[in-house]
Amino acid sequence: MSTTIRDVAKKLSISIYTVSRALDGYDDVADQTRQLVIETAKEMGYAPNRAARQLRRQKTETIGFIIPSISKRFSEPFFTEFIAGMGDELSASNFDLLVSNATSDEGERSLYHRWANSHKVDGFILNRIRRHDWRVTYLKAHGIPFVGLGKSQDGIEYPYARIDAAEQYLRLIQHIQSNGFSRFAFIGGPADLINHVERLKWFKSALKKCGLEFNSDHVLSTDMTSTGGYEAARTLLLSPTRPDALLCVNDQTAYGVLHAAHEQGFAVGKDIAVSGFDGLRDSDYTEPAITTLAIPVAEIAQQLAQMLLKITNNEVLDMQEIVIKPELRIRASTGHS
Amino acid sequence: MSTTIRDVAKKLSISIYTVSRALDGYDDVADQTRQLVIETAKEMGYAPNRAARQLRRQKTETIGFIIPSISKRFSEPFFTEFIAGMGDELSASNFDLLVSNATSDEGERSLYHRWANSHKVDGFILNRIRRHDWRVTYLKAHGIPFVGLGKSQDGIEYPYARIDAAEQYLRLIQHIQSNGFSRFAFIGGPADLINHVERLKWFKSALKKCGLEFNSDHVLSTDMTSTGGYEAARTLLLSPTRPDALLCVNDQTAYGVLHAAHEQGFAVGKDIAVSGFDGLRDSDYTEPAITTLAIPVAEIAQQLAQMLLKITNNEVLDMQEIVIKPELRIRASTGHS
DNA sequence: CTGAAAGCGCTTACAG
DNA sequence: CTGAAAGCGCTTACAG
Repeated sequence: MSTTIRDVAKKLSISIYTVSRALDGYDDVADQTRQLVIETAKEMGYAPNRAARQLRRQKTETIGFIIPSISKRFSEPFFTEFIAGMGDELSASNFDLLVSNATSDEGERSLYHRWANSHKVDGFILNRIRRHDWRVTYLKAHGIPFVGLGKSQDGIEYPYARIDAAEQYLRLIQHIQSNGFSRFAFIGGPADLINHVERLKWFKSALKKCGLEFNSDHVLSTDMTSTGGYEAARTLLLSPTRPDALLCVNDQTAYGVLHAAHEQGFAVGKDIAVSGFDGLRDSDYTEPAITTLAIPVAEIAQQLAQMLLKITNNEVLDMQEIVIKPELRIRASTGHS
Repeated sequence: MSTTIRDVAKKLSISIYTVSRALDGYDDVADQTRQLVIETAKEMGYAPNRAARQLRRQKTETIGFIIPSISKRFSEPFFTEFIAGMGDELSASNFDLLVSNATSDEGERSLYHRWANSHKVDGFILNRIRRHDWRVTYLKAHGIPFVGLGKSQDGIEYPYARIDAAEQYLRLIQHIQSNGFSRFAFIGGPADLINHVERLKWFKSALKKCGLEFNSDHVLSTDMTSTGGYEAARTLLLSPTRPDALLCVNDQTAYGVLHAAHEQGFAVGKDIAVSGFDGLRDSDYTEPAITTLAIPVAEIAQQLAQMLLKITNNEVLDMQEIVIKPELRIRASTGHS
């Protein structure tokens, strides 16, 4: 079938050992031999069979990423950007990225099991971490390397990146307040999601510092899609205690909120304020443009991949924690001052 | 380290052959033995080592997908949906999806080479097919299975899905014309992209049928991102022969067009008409909502995966071609009739 | 219905 | 600096 190391060795009348060592760049092969091997291998189109190498080395050089199963038919730009970031970093080290998407909680579990048990991957990158996250417990218990975007509250140590937006929430809310809005609502994600929990906490604490009232009826959970945001906003905008500032857990949700606002005849930026989180490219292009707390999604994914590569390579991590501070991007959706 | 087939065999005092055959569901193992094996394997957390199986079977049960390198920092929801569709279908057959993203043309080539030569994947799914596409030529020449969303014009046969929107373009343009717009522009993608070529062709032919003028100055190329659409629309809207109907090659581009229109003070749906293509979830939520030609992205990806699975399985394909007719979704961006 | 053995294509201690 | 050989964990013809 295709070229093997044996073919290359035969052609040069040397042992397969020498071919293997030469290609892997060890210095126990004569320079001249190495040159010859490298050229011949290239000529013959030889590339080491990955399955054989994996089996022998007991390493797959592959990282797994499973898109969480929060919503069925999603199309979140966040994930494309995240995948691209991981891919960039991994490719550079000749690692590959195995991707799948969970269609149910059950299916998600079985995917992690399958990939871990059958040595399909050397490690996992997690996101959408939950407060109590079985993935964290499971992977830790089985000694499978992983990193996460967010830290679960299971008391388990692992390397992660986290977003610290405490200060930015304060600035955001001060800004919105200064534009005359005062009845704040939080349109969040699933209640056990770390992103939800933390952002809500910062939201509350910022309200307090600004002397604003916190109304727990004005905290809603969504599936973090634009449809979720749309429905939540409808509920809020039709309620008797209608809020006039809607802070969303992500940009996607905010898109839906804008739509609901237009439908109900509210002028966004004037009658009500709306903000998002993530700083996706398209949030520039909505009408009006959305004020958001922007994070460099692809770069975060890159850094997580880098951490995981070091771990699977048994290198010492200089940092177990990466902290990202979002950038507050003020745009028209929160008023004109 | 982890459980192997040998451990299971030893525990039951049977040969590894029997374990292997029992787990693979062959009927040459006694029912009682099979039951016992299956239970024990589950108990012990045994899963066949993928590398060993791959090496032996000379099959990887993995499919490759490389996100094309058209634009650098993209975040196209299209791809998340496409990946999810492939993932669904592949997981169901216990296949996995290897994903990477090309950062340059060079890098893209080397990724295809690497995965193909080193037997990382059994086949590829291509999208964003170009008129003359080296991927098609390369994979065909090397006998590597693949399917594509779109058919290249290299005269090479391969199984593909294609979109036929001839009729829908006519209906779209008739609809826009009936709302009083007459100066049509086409905001496309890269000139050699099949999506661009075909949609432009349908656009032209529909204009002709409607007795409308085609102005080649009103055909622009973009990178198919919202930024690309924004820039193209600025150019068009500031030109002396300003068009009043902007048809976009995809929804993402149309987002940018909406933004440019608002910026220039044009009322979309009244002063100018705008339409997209794909029917992404968010196109419902723009202001105004975008008229679009909707295709079931995830389902198409599923079908492509299904075709490829059959090929790698040496089954006969009943269809070499899948034809998708988009659905015209008329919304406010093209007027109010 | 079950077993002992070969072999997939590599990598890597062990000799020389 | 180079070679012959073992072995990673499976699958599968070949015997019985």
